[in-house]
Amino acid sequence: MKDEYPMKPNTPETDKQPRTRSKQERKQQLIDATITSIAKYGITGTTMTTVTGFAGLSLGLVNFHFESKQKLFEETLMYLSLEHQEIWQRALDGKDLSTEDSILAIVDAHYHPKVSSRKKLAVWYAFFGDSGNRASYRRLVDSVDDARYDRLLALITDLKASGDFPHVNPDDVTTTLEALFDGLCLTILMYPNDTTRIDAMRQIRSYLAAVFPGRFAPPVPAA
Amino acid sequence: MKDEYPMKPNTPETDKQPRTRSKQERKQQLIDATITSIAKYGITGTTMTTVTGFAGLSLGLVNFHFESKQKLFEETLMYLSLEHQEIWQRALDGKDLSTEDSILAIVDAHYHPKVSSRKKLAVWYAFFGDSGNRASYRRLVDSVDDARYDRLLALITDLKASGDFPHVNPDDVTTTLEALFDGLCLTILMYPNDTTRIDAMRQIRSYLAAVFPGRFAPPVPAA
Amino acid sequence: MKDEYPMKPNTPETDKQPRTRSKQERKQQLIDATITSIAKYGITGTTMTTVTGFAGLSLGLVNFHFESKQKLFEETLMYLSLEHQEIWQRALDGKDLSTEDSILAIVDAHYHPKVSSRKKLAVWYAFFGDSGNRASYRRLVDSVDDARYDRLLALITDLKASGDFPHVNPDDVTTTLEALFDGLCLTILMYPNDTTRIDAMRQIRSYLAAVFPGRFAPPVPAA
Amino acid sequence: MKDEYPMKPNTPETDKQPRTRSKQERKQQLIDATITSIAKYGITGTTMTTVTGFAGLSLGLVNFHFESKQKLFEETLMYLSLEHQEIWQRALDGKDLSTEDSILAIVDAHYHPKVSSRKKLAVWYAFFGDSGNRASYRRLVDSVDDARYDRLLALITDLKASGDFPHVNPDDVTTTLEALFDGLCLTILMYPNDTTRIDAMRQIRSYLAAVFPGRFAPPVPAA
DNA sequence: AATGAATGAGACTTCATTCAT
DNA sequence: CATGAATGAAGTCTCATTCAT
Repeated sequence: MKDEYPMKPNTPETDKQPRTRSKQERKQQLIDATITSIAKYGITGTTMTTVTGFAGLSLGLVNFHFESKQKLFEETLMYLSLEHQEIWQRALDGKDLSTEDSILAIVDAHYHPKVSSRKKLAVWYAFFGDSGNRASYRRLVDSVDDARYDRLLALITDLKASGDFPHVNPDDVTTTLEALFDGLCLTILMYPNDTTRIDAMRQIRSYLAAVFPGRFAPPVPAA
Repeated sequence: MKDEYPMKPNTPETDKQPRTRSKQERKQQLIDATITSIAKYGITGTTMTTVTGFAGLSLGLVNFHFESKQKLFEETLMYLSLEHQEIWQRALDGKDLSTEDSILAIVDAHYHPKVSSRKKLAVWYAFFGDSGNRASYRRLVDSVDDARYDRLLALITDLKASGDFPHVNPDDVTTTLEALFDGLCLTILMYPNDTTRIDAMRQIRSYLAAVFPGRFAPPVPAA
Repeated sequence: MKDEYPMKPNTPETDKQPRTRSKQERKQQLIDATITSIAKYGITGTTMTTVTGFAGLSLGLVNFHFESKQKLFEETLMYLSLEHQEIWQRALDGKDLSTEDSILAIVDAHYHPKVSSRKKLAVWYAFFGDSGNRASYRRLVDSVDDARYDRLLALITDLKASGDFPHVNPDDVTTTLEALFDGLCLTILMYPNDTTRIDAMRQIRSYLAAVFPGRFAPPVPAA
Repeated sequence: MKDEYPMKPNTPETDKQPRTRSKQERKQQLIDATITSIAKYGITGTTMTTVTGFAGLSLGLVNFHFESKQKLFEETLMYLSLEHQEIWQRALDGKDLSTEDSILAIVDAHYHPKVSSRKKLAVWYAFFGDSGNRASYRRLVDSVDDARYDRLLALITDLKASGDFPHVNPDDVTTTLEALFDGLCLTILMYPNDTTRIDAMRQIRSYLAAVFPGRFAPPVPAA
C-alpha cells in the first residue's frame, strides 16, 4: 500500500504569505493522515489520536484547524471528490478527443492510481457505508457526481446518435457504467488479488464493446 | 424506509422446548434490531442501547445472548449472508430451469425484496465499508460468496458453450456481473429515487442481452 | 490442591425431615463452592455464576438460600471459623493433657489439614484483606478468636507459673504466638514450595523451646 | 486513620521539565489516592471513581496516565514495595552498624510509620488477599522480598557464627522473623487498639532476646 | 423448591473536545 | 500557533438480583 502524498516536509518557505500557506499545508497534512487512518482502521477506529499520529502533529491541532472531527471528515471527502474530478476534467478539457476516447478518458480517470488505490477506495466506501451520515456526505459530493454523470450521459447520447444503436438507452448505459465503476472499485477493494485497476478498465471496455459493437475494440482477454 | 419487520414466523409450534425456542427467538430479535439500527444509524451510531432499544429489550441482554458486540455483528452478517444464499438456492434447486433462466434466477435473488431492501443494503455496505474489520467480515461470508460465484461461472460457461460467442470470456462476464450486482445495489442505496430494484434487474438483463444476443430478450426501456 | 469436602451426593434420605435436611445440604454445598471459588478466583473474581458453577447448581439458588451474596460470604466465614474452633476444642476437651501438650494441641489445630490447606488459607486472607468489609467480618469471628486467645493466654500463664521464667510476659508470648500463627499461614499461602504446614509446626515448637527452655524439646532441624 | 498524605516532596525544583515532572506528580497523586481508597474501601470497593475522587481529578485520568486499573494497581504495589526497600536500605547502607543493630534496623524498617501505618498495611493485605491475582502481584515484589530475606539471613548467620548458638538454625530464624513481621503487621491491622507498631518492635526484640540470649536486651514489658 | 432468562445499575474504558501553558 | 494534559460524556461489558415458569 505504498501510496502517493509525500507528506510535504515543512520547508521554511521564506516568501509569500507564510502564515496562510503553512495553515493550508497543515490542513492537507491532516487530511492525508485521515485518509491513511480510515484506510487502515476504518471510521470506527479512526480517532484524533490516530490521525494526528499519522500526521506527526500534536493532538490538539485537529480541533484547531478543523473545528471538529465531523468537519475534518467532510473536508476529507470533499478533497477526494475534487481530486477525482480534477483528473477526469483535465483529461477531457481542451484535448479535442473523439467521443469514444472521451468516454474512455472518464473510465480511466476512475482507475487512475491516485483515485483507485486501495487506500482511497477504502476511504470512499468507509464514508458511504456509514449510514448515519450518508445523506450529509452525499450532499457534499452530489454536484461533482452529477456533473460527471451528465457529461457521460451526453457522450453516450452522442455516440448513439452517431451510429445505428436502436436498442441502446443512453440513461441505462450511463447508469450501468456508473454501477460498474462502483462495483469494480468494490471488487478491487475486496479482492485485490483477483482484480486490479487494469482488469477493471479492461472489463469496462468489454462492456462498451458489447454495447457499441464496432466502436470499441474488444480487449484481448487476460492470460 | 418502510421495511419488513416480522422475522418471527407466527407458526403455532405447539409446545416443545419453549426455553430453547425462546432463546433462539431472542437472538433473532436482536439480530433484526441490529439490522434496523445499522440501517438507521450506521455502525458508528449503533450501540448496545440502540439495538436493545429497537428490540424492546434490556441493555444487558446482548451480552447474555451473544458475548460481545463484535459477535452480534458477526452473527448479523452471517444471517444476511445465509438469507441471501437460501433465496437463490431455493430458486434453482429442483426447478429444472434452462441455463438462461438459472442465470436470471441468481440475478433476481440479488434483488429479492428481502435482500435488496435499502435497510439490508445499508447493513451490507456498512459492514464492508468498515476497513478495520473488513478482512474478518469477509472471512465469514467467503464460502457463501464463492459458492455463488462458482455456480454463476458454470452457468455462463455452459451458455457460451451452447452457442457462438467467441468473444465471451466467462470469467470476465461473471466478474462483471458480480460487480454490476454490487454497483447497482449501491446505486439503489444511494439514489433510491432514481433507481429501484426493478430497474436493477432490467439493467442486468440489458447487459446479458448485449453479451449474449439472442439468448436474453432486451428489456423494454422504462418510461 | 486436592481438598476435603466430598460434595455430599444428594442421596434420597427417605426418613426424617427431608425438606430441612436437604436445605441444609444445599447451603453447605454452596458454602463449599464459595470456598473453592474464592480460593481460585479471589473475592473479586467470585460471582454467583462461579459459585453455582462449582456447586453444580442453578444460578438463582444462592439468592434463594442465602438472601444475598454478602450473607453467603458471611456464612462462609462463620463456617470456617467454627470448623477451626471445633478442631482445637475437640483436641483439648476431656483429654486431660499437660499444659505443654495443650498448648501444642492449639498450635497443631492451626495447621490441621482441614484448616491450613492453601484453599482455606486463601479464603481467610481474602476475607481479611478486604478492607471495606473487614470490620464486619471481624465481628463475626471475634468471639471465637477471643475464646482461643483467652485459652492460650491461660495456658501460657500456667506454664510460666509452673517454672522459673521471670522474663516471660504471658500476654506478649500469646500475642507473638498468634502473630506467628498468622504469619506462618501467610507464608504457607505465599510460598508453598518453601514452607509447609509441617514446617510451620516445627518453627512454632522452636519458638516455644526458646521461650520455655526445658519445657519444649527443640525440634530437629529439617534437612 | 489520620495518615501521611504529602508524598509530593516540596523541593523547590527550579524549572526544568515542568511537563514531565507534572506527569510524574500526577501519577504519584493517583497512586496515593489508590492507597487511600483501597485502605478505606478495599480492592472490591475501589473504583476509578473512588480513586480519582480522592485525588480530586477527573475520571478519565487514570487511563491516561496508567493504561488500565490493573496497571495502576501494579504500580501502586511496586511503589509500596520500593518505599519499604528504600527505608531499610538507607538504614543499613554506609552506617557501619553492628550485626545486632543491622538486624534491628531491618526490624524497625518494617514498623516505620511510613510502612506500617494501617493505611499501608491495609493495602498490602488487600493485594495479597486477592487470590486471583496473587501470583502476578508476587512476581512484582519478589526480587525486593528476596533481597531483604537474603540480607537478613546473612546477618543471622553472622550472628550465629559470632557466638555459641548451637541450636539456632539461621534459615528457620529468618523465616520465623519474616513470619513475625507479617503476623504482627496483620495484628496491627486487625486489632489496632491492642497492638501498635511500637508493641510489634518490642515483641520482635523479645523473640530475638530469647533466640540470641545476651545479644539482644529483653525489652522492658509494656505497662 | 428450582431454573435461568431478563433487568439495569455501575464498573472500566475510550475519546472528542477544551484550555492552560 | 502549538502542545498535550485534563475533562467528562458515552460506550461496552459485568453481574447481583428478580421473577415467570
